[in-house]
Amino acid sequence: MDTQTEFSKKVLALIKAIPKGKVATYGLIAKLAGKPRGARGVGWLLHSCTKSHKLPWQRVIKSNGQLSFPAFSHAYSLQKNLLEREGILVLNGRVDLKIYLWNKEVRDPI
DNA sequence: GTTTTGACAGTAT
DNA sequence: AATACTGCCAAAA
Repeated sequence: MDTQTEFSKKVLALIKAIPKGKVATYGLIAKLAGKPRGARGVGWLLHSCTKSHKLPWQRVIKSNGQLSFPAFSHAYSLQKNLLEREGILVLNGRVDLKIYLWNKEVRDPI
């Protein structure tokens, strides 16, 4: 499996499976990947994979609904821009998880 | 081979 | 309710 473990591939697959206009949280992805407490691993993989692959890391935010970076960071502006471009409205660095949080059931119609 | 870091979450106080 | 600490996984140095 190359250098990537199943967890890595699963996380990457889940992230790549996030529909446009939706966002996922680290905990959610980690949980779906089989590591309910592996949120950090998810974030790390995200960063690592982003450098080698085009990954919608912007759709991955904290469980609190906030972006992963402070509003001062350049990456924050970029992410916010990308999210708004996806149709997601980012207010005060926060996204309405009640609206934009990706539900696994959305792609799995019963 | 070991240690440190890295874009968090959950639980406890 | 808010804050702090701990726990977790993986990759790079």
